[in-house]
Amino acid sequence: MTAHTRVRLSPDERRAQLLDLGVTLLATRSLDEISIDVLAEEAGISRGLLYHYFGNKHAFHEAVVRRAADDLIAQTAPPTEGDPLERLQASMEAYVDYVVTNYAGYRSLVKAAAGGHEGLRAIYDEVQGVLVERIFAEDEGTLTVPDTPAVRLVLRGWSTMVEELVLVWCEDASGVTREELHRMVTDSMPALVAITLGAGA
Amino acid sequence: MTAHTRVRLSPDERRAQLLDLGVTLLATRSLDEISIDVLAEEAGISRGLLYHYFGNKHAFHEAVVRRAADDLIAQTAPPTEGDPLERLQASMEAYVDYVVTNYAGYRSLVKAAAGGHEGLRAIYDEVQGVLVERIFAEDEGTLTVPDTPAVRLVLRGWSTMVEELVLVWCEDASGVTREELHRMVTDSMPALVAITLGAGA
DNA sequence: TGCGACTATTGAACATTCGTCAATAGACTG
DNA sequence: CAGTCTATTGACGAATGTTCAATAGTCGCA
Repeated sequence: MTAHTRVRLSPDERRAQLLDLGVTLLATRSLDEISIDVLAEEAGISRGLLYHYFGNKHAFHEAVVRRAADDLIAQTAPPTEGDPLERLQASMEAYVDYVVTNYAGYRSLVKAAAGGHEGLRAIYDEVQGVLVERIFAEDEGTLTVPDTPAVRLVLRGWSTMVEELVLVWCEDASGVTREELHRMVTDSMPALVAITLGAGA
Repeated sequence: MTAHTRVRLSPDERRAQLLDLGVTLLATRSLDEISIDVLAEEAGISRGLLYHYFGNKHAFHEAVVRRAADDLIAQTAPPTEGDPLERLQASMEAYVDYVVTNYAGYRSLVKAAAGGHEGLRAIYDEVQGVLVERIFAEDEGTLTVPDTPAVRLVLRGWSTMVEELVLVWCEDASGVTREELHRMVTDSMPALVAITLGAGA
């Protein structure tokens, strides 16, 4: 169908093109549905070229997920001004907004991380770690979140819960307003920390 | 290596053997590492026989996960006696015990459900639904858990959080005792419901 | 303008795994 | 022991991941 005049790009350009395409496709198909054939066809290149740039399918998938994860972290960065509680709320709001607007892609990302091998899981854990770390960074005595093993554990659980809540809400809000969701998500954090500290006493 | 004298079993026996083997292998490898070849070799049968019984790889995987899910539901059934709160606690304790003793297999199950196609996800949702439904069933006014969309949403989130907490704790308890974990898991439920009801007012 | 070097890119060949189907062989009946 | 039923096999084809020697754009230079 399409003309096959060979197009030659610089390595950086080609790499960027393939990565962008990968992230784009992630919003339509799941990660393991992005076969080498599909991607090569979509990009208008041969399969061999993809191997030249990324080595193998798994490494390519990792690169795509890494890029998507970086986008998420950048776009949900909390503001540098305001008191800790406000910054937390702003950060959570940014997170909800991100998931709502990038729903399909984010769903694929989570799915890929949960179902994939070590490397993908590591990237996901890294994202979750950054999100949780912000809690401690933003807390300057106001929220009084001590850094104990139990607190770290419960914050990880909270993080996973937030993700699930937002994703399920996106699929089917069914009578729950965005404000309710938002309060649910933010208020639960200090509550869970309080429970954890109470249990540890 | 092994002798190849063809062994003929009744369909029920063969089916049970293959399903049992699938669940057993699930504790060692992830679901998509259980290829038809691996399973056929391990079971001492030909690939064709597996297709005869289950149609295709995906259907077989679904059958294995379904079986593992049924095991989980059966083994974490709450006691029929005692007051609601006690039954909830007993049920949660049974859940933690189950995950601790069947850690590898449970991890594979969750991974498979999260990363897999519609059918696998449906089975997982079914399990989560049963667990949440127990909350309502066990609540006879004592816990005062009203059945609203927001509460159902938060309970789903709570369920996911519990799963994450237990799994992470299994990997690395790191200073968190089993009692702390247990209290964290049970106390969080009413707390989250209270927050949700407060937010909904 | 033409030659040569560099390297981005290709396409054919191979390996592995999923899936199909006609042929085979174990068990039971009379 | 012959015949029937059906559990089981093994060879074949299709799809997908992976490798690598050959091809062809592009740039520098006489």
